[in-house]
This record gives sequence, C-alpha cells and structure tokens, in this order.
Amino acid sequence: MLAKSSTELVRQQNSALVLSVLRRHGRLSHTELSETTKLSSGTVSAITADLERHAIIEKIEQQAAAGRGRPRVLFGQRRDCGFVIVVVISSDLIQYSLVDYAGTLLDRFTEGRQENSAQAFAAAIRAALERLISRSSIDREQVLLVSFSSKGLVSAEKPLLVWSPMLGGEGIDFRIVLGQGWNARTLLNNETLLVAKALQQRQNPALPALAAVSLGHSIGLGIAKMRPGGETEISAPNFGHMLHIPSGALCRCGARGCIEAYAGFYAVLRAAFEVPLDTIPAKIVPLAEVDKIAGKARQGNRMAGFAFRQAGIALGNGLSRLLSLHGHMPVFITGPGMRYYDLLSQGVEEGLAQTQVVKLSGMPRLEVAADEPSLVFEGHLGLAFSFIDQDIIAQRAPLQAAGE
Amino acid sequence: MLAKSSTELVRQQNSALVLSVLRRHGRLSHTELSETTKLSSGTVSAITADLERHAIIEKIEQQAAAGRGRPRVLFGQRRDCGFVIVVVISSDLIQYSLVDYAGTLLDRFTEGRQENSAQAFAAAIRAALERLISRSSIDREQVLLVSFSSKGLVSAEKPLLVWSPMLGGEGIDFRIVLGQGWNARTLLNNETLLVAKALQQRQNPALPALAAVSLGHSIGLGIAKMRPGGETEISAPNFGHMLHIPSGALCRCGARGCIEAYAGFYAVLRAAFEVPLDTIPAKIVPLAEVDKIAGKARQGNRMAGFAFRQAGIALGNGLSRLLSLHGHMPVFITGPGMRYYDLLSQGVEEGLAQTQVVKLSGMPRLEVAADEPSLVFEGHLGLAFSFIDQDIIAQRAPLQAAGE
DNA sequence: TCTAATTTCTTGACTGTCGAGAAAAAAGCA
DNA sequence: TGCTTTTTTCTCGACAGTCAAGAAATTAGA
Repeated sequence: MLAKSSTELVRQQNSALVLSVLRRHGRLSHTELSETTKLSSGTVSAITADLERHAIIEKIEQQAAAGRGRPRVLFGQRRDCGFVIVVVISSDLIQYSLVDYAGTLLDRFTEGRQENSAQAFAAAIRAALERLISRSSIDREQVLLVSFSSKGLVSAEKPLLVWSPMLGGEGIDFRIVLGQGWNARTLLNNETLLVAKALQQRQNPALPALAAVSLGHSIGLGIAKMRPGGETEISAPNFGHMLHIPSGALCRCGARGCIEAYAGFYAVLRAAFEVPLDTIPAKIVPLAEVDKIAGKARQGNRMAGFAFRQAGIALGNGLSRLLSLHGHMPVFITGPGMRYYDLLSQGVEEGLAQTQVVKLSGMPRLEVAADEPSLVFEGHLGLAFSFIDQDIIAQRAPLQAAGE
Repeated sequence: MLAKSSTELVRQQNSALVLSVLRRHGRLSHTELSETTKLSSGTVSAITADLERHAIIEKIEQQAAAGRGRPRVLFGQRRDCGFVIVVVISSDLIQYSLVDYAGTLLDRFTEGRQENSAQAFAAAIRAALERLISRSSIDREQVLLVSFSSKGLVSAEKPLLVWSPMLGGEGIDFRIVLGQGWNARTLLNNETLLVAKALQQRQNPALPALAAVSLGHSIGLGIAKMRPGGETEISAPNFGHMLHIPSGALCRCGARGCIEAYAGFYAVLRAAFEVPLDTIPAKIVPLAEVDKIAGKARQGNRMAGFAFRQAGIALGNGLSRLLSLHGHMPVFITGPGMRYYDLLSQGVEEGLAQTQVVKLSGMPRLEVAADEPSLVFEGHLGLAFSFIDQDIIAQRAPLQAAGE
C-alpha cells in the first residue's frame, strides 16, 4: 500500500534536500541554496534557521570581497555535529578511518589481520575502534555511524556478513562485533557495491545504470541504478559465485562451476599450471605469482594465455547474463586484476558477443576504473552521510519541541 | 538529486492513496476510508469532496439497514470517468477487452492473427480497436489508456516492442500502431511481467519479491519486487534468451545456447526426436505434439524423458543465475508448459541444487500457478488503473481552479 | 417522542510553502 | 562623508493542507 503524506514530511524531505545539496556542492549561500533546490527564499530561510538551531549547520565567516552588494553568508555542516568511522576489511588488512560531519578525514591507521576465528576477528576490530576513539579528542557517543565493508555476500538490511572469502559462511553480525557501548548505526556493505556507488556519484550527468566488477582473488560486482525519483538503488549480487559451467571447476566456496573458479586469481594459477580443476590452490595467491603468469602470457606462452582467456570468457559470459537479467548498462572493471585487462579483454568480448542481448543492444561500454581504494572510501562516505542526514532530520522534530 | 516537496504534492499523494484503497477494497464509506488510510476524518472529507467535484468518484445509494446510527454512504469510482482497452497479443490470437473505470468488463472479442508484416499487423489492430469502440456506446476520447501485452522484449518506458518471437526484431512502436485520433496513454508490457504483477497483488501479505516463469513456445520471466516505500517494482528481464550454454543449441532468435533453445517447446521436440541441435523446427509446435512426447516420457520412453529433463536443467540453471543476480525469491511456474511440470521438476531442482546461492539460502519455493490468461488480465488492470489514477490526480489541480 | 448509537461534516489550530517587498550591507561616486 | 546602486538576506501575509474535536445528521429502539 502507498504511504500517506503530511506537511511534516514535506519539511523533512525539503530539509534532506538542502543537506544533500550542501554535501554535493560544499559551502553554499542562501541564494545558491534557493537556486539549486528550487525552493523559495522564505523556505530556505525557515529550513536553515531550523538546522542552525539544532546545531547541524552553521554560518561561516568569509572575507571574500566578491563585488558590491550585501556579502554572501555561506552555510556549511558543523564538523562537530557527529562523526563516522569507516572500516575497510580486505583479505589481509583492515583500515580504520575517522571522519567528521563535513567529510574531512581526521585519523586513519591500518592493521594486519591474522586471526582466523570469528571471535578473534571481532575482538581485534573492537580493540582497534577503541584505539581510534582514544587517539582522538571525541567521545564515543559522538560517533553516529560505523560503516564496514568487506568482500563477500552481505545481507541487505541487517549488518550480517553471510559469506566471505576469508571467513566462509560463519555469518558474522557486525552489531555484535561492535558490542555494547556504541549507539552508532552500523552499516555493512559489499566492497564492490561501494565502488558502484562512488562511480555513480562521480558521473555527471548520472548514468541510468552501471555495473562495477572487481577482479582479484575473488570477483565482486556492484550495480547502481538511477530511479526516476532521483534516488539511486545499489545492490551487490552474488556474481562471483553465479553458475558459469554446470558441474565445472571446483570453487573455493565448495560449489562447482562458479565464475570465480574460472576468473579468480587462483583459477588463473590453476589453469596456467594445468593443475586438475578440483584442486584448490592456497587461500591467497601472491600478486607477484599472477604477474609472472601474465608476463609469460604477454610473451606468447600458450597455457598462460589460455588461463587469462578462459577467465575472460567466464567474465564475458557472466556479464552477458547480467545484462540479460538487469538490462543493458556500462561495465567498469576495477580491483587488482584490472592490470591484466589487456589479457582478459579478448575473452570478455568473445564471451559477450554471441548472446542475444549483445546482438540486439550492442557491446556494452567496458571501461577500466583505477584506484579502487579511493572509490571504496568515497562510496563509504556517500552512503554513510545519506543515512546520517536522514537520521538527523527525522530526530529534528522532538528536539525542536524541547527547544521551544 | 532528490526532489523538493510541497503541500500540493501532499494532497496528490493522499488523493492517490484514497483512490488506491478504493481500488483494492471496492466500495468504502467515509469511516472505512479514514481507517484504512490512517488519514483523519476531515482530510478524507476534503479529498472525497474534491474527487466528487471532479466526477471521479461518486456516492452510492444503499438500503442496507446495517443497524442503528446514521447510515454509511459508500464511495465508488464513477464508471463513466474513463475507459481502458486491454489488448493481449499471443502467438496466434489477439484478444481485445473494454473495461470501465470501476474495472468491470464491458466487451471482449478475440481475433485470429495471420499477418506477418508489421504493417498488416498494425492495420489489423487499428481496425479491431475501431470495431471495439463502435460496438460500444462510448466515445473514442473517453478511452484514457490502451494496454498492450506481448511475449518478447519490451522497452521499459517507450511502448516499443524490441523483439518478439513472432515478429522478430522489427521494433514496433505501439504509439504508431495506435495511430492518430487517440489521446489515450499507451502501455506495452511483457506478458509475464503482468503475471508477476498479478501474483504480487494476490499475495497477502505481500511477498518482498517473486518471480513468474511462463513456459511455452518461448520462455518468459517477470519479477515483482516490493520497495520499502510500498510501491512494487516490476521488470521483465530477457530470461528466455539468457545464455545457458556457450556455443550451445541454435535458438530461434539466431543466437546459440539460449535457455529457450533447451526449454522451449521446440527444444523439447528437437531433443525428443534427436534432431540436430542446429535445426529449428516449425515456428509453432502444436501443443498436442508436446503432449504426445510427455505421454511417452511418463511411460518411461528414454529420449522423451531426457528432453524434459534437459529442459528442466536449463530452467534450473537459469533460475540459479536469477537468484544469484536478483536475490533469493519464490518462483511461480505458469504458462501452457506448466502441465509438464511433473516431468520438469526433477531437472529444475537438479539444475538449482549445485549452486552456491541454493547451498547458502536453500531451495527456493517453487509453485505452479494456474490460469495464466486471468493473471495476465489482472496484471493489465492493476497496472492500467494505477497509471490512470495518477494521471487523473495530476490533472485535478487546473480543473479545480476553473471550477471555483 | 425521546434517547442512544453511529456516521458524516465542519471548524479552528497548526505546519508548511511561496512571493513580494523590507531590511541589511557593501561598493561606487560626487 | 553622504548618497546611490547593487546584491543578498530576512520577514510577513496569503494560501494550501492535515488533524483533532466536536457539531450535525440520521436511524434503531425504548
């Protein structure tokens, strides 16, 4: 059923609009806000006064002699309104970042990761978060949101890691990892979903839809779709373990014939060294090892070339299925495996070419996107602040009643 | 960017809410409207008065002696507010239906279809629509919407048939088919999308997501997803021509290895009679022919059993890919091929079982949904009236200004 | 005929947006 | 310095919408 609306919701939506414009464009004056939001001057006054009263935004002094006329007064987020912690979990490292409400990075450190049990893993994260807080001058209550990311399968609404390449199917609940004593919102997202989010934010004008594929030890996929309303819908389907070939090569996940079992780094290794397809190499394949195979392939070695071509075909076939089921869209390739794209591309195109979706709508735009870590971080921030702004605005009403 | 809101939009949304509950529950009184919409009594009065003034709804007399107290006054759609024409295009027939604003069927007839050129096809439709109007007492201007459905690939927003099993890739624009002289909105949707829509409407409580698979000469898929806002998002991906096996059996579409080339009726025929996989049988396989094969299979004939098993595996593998890319959801099987589900089910489950998504989240709910034509018609009406109500409400404002 | 029960309608308070014009503040100029 | 021009911000009244409470309407039953 549809939802009913009310004048209060109107104010909430318009406040959210003002905050989002402020996020996107940085500091803005009253007039600029009015122009970009299309809200009338009076409304902008009412909303900014409200947000100022609640210590969410503030007026910023400026000495810019920008010509005649009354000088502009810029609005910006109050940095101390709240803080975000970003935790990027990769296969061997965990990176912790503390960010203020205006989006500026305050502190960052990286820790190695050797624990294998879920308990030890959770304890290490708890301790690191404690350390991040104690190093800073802020209080634990001021952290409004902790945003985790990992490779693997993530449950949509609950912050539950269903399956990850490193920990398997242990089912880690990150609210429990965080433990007591935090009243921060907890977010957990697939890493490549964040890449897709960041790529979507960067595009101007926004693409109606795009996919990000991350190549590495495992294969990640993120999709960002633009909805008519203006929101973007992001998802991270289980692409790496989608069926490529029935009863095919054994995958790390235990199933057979997954895309990853043909296009992951360990699959390339396996194919290049002609190891039987039901043998799984070590958990982590050193990048240098894959580099070596790539070197041979570039020099014309047949098996090495075949390994990459096979990986490309698996990706191409998988992408054709993606386009069939999600509609035609451009695809951005990222992740450490990006550097082998010269070896993969032929197979990818071959795997795409023979399918109906490509015959009808043409080969999709295939592009390489560098600097995955930055994209991940950008995605974290974009998502985190849209949640925080929403939360803050929803809480605004009772505060106001108390203030009057 | 987000959109701004206003008090006018609030009224629009709440008016839409009132109309939608009136659709769902039939005739309702003031109090019932207020209860189901959670809108206050005063608001309901304002909205119903407004809609009545614009001849969209009307009060309905009733003699129900429903106990003491002031008798209830029921509201219902004004039947003459507008009309809808539903055109269901199947491989050999076209069915035309005329429906009034309250959703009651006024007239219906079916015509055969033998034209092969797009021009002849369009001309036949134009003539039939003309006939439908002239048989009724209504005027052509009173038709607010013409809703077409067909198997095949449909462009999302424009009413453009991109590819259909009968007409191939001619790219038929249904606004041009309709021609001049109609100011009705034109809708074109994939048939199985409408089935998914209807199944979603029937479910109570609503499922968060469901898929409908239509088995027949070709394979159709519709997905209905519930969005947090309360709207449902429906789509019809190109499932039948998704890649099943690279360089596999030749498909009617010209590509190789499509699901349809293994699970469509002609594929079953081909497998049962051991015809080479790059031979395509006649365009339409008589259902009796498939029935015969099914009979043999049920009696233990090896090749006939294999044909259905192979079709089941193709479907099962395809469904596993669907679940990987769209999340876990129940699947409803419909269409004429439904009657062979006893022969298919083992293959379907086999094709699903070995994949990671099923190992993690379990076998999806697989259910057979009978009476596809009714589902298609229900889906037509559900979609048509949600568009019409939206249009009417959006036009309400200027009318009101003129009326005052 | 009166009262109780039930439904519908109306009214006043409140919240919100909009547009116009007042107020503020700086630069240009005599 | 004092006045004008220009630009920006702020304020105010008109208007639209929702809500809660109570008035008005209408019927059954005593």
